[in-house]
Amino acid sequence: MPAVPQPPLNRPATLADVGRLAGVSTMAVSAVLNGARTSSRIGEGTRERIVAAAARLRYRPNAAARALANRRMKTLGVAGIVGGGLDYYFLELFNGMLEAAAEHGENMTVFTLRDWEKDADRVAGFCDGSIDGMIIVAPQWAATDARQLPDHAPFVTLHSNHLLPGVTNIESDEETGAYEMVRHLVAVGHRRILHLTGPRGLLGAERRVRGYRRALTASKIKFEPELMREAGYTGASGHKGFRSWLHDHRNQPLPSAIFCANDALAIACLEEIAAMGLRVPEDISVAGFDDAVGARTTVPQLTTVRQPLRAMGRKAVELLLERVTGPRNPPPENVVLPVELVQRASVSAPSPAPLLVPADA
Amino acid sequence: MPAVPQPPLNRPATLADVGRLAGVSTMAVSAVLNGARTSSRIGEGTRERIVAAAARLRYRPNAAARALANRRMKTLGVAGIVGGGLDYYFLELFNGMLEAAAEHGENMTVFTLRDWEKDADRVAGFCDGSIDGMIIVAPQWAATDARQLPDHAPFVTLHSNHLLPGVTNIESDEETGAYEMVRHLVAVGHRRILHLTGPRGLLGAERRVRGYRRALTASKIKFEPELMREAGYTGASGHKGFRSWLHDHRNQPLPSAIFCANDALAIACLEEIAAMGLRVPEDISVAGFDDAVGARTTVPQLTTVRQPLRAMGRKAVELLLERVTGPRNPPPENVVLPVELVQRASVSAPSPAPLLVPADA
DNA sequence: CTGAAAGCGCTTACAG
DNA sequence: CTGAAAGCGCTTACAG
Repeated sequence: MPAVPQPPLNRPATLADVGRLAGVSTMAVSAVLNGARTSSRIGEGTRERIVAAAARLRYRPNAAARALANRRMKTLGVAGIVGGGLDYYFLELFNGMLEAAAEHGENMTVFTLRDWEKDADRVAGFCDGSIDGMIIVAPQWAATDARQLPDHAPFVTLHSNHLLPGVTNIESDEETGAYEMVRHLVAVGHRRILHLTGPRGLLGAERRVRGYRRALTASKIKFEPELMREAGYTGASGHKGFRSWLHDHRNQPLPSAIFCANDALAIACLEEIAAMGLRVPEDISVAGFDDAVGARTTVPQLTTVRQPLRAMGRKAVELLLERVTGPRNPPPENVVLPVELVQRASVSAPSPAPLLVPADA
Repeated sequence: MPAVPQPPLNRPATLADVGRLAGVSTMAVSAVLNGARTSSRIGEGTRERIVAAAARLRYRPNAAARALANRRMKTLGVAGIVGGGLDYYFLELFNGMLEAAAEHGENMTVFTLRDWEKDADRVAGFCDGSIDGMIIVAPQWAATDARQLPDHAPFVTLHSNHLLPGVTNIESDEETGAYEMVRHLVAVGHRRILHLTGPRGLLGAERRVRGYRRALTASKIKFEPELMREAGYTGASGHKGFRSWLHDHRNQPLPSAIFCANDALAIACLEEIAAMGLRVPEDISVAGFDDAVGARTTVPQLTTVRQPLRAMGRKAVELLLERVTGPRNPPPENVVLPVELVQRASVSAPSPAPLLVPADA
């Protein structure tokens, strides 16, 4: 083994460094270490010298230089609204994205926005070559927010509140989920079912409302506007919505079950009901939606509708990657994943003795 | 307004494109749009023409090219073990990191590892120019896992299980948290306190054990090895650990309180106790650790020790950024953030009548 | 089969 | 105050 002096590099080794040490051209090193295509042209002995030199110098290809030459950063972006931080919903989507991205050797970077209206134009700015494509998680954007979308970077949307022509969107069958949950509540004996809705007007919230109403109709239960109350998607909105409903219905019959538009609302109901001194599910049943991580760490655990968030995240990455690596304009696909009823402990048959809302609610 | 034909670009506009449209050199455009330092040299009229041309072409600086020239990607990485996905703990840390990163105009990319032992060497590989520095979240790495750390990229560790010489680590004062929790339990009247521990050997778990023991000593309560049982950090380990303890102590006195090494264990205890037909806190008090999101959605809500995870995430980004932008080798800081006792409903004075473990446990 | 050259889009010295 | 040149580290044509 020749005693080649190892250059005392105070910076990451480059292809040129490796070439110098191995006594070959930069190009040959590139072919062996990074290029799958042309690597066959290099002789076996040369190849070994190159590999050894690279190992010796701990050579790592520089991602920025590669990206500049290849127009490919091997990184995908995901953008979404975070009010006060990523929540369970985003976490599960993101877990799916990370899994799929790792399988394809892609990194994921996260872009958070405070508000679509104010920040929508920043999304295009994120596509500055540091990512190859973007997943836009947009259950709550307004029609106008989609104006300034990335020009030259592929993107897909997830749970988009407005379907964009020519853009692939990944969603789940929320209406069927709501329908089946309410049918389930009816099947175990409930007829007086309060629906705490998400933000009215948002596609997802409306789909849950439609599922609720369709299930009532199918069960021959008259829809009572009094048994529907708008909340939102946050725990705080759940506390507020449920409390205001109670306040408006003092001394009137309690619902025997509550169908909440998501798990955060259901958790809020759990807390409110406990504060009233009532038991779930003995006195009142509570159902959620999403099967977010929190649904299993409540006591009692939540009966809910499982959205396949991980699978949706995975799918978003896979479809985005097709757009990044594949032909110019693959036809947009609209992917709808199925949901699933998850029965846990927060729903049971209704209490035989109907309860009243306390007078001081 | 001169009718300059807008070049129909099928790619993102470059500095050269903008320069051509504005009739100035690439360098002048760079100075005006990107360079804060030299931008003062450009005349006002020229500047306006350049800005107008850039807006017209929707110019966005290319991040890869910039990174190559600047050696600065404006992106930070975070690596951690995820068994089956990111959890609450990571989510809260990450929320803090995202906040701080956004304030500094940095992006964050996430690298997930399955196992330190197998994947530790990949960490160095992530530092390939696509990030400027790395936060390593390593509450469970072994001493040997730190061998192959990034050579040429700055990094900090968070909750590191092994303090590395010369490396900044961010942690929280877990021992004091455990101490104060146990002192609190004693203060409300408990003397027979079971400690369900985390994975023995891990720094964080040991610190909680030390806090527990120090609090007993300070309270003049004899430490009973029988009142300490190893569980782990997962809910499943909590069920198993608590059940096995009960089984080993049939017909013997129940502890009047349980101090759990984290909230997941405490939730498991809540469920086991409910299954035994006992009440929390009337029959037995339960305390957690972390104040993860699940701590507030149990019935009763958990008394726990709040770790400032968001603040720790923020701090990690800030210290890392000092290393990225600042002088070569700033002195390593070991940052210990304070924890906080959070009193909720799962702890009360002990029941006057001592209870026994059921004979069939 | 191999090597020298040009280029990816930017920035930082260096001349005029 | 301004512009032409060189370079960041890689890859992809193009000559030999």
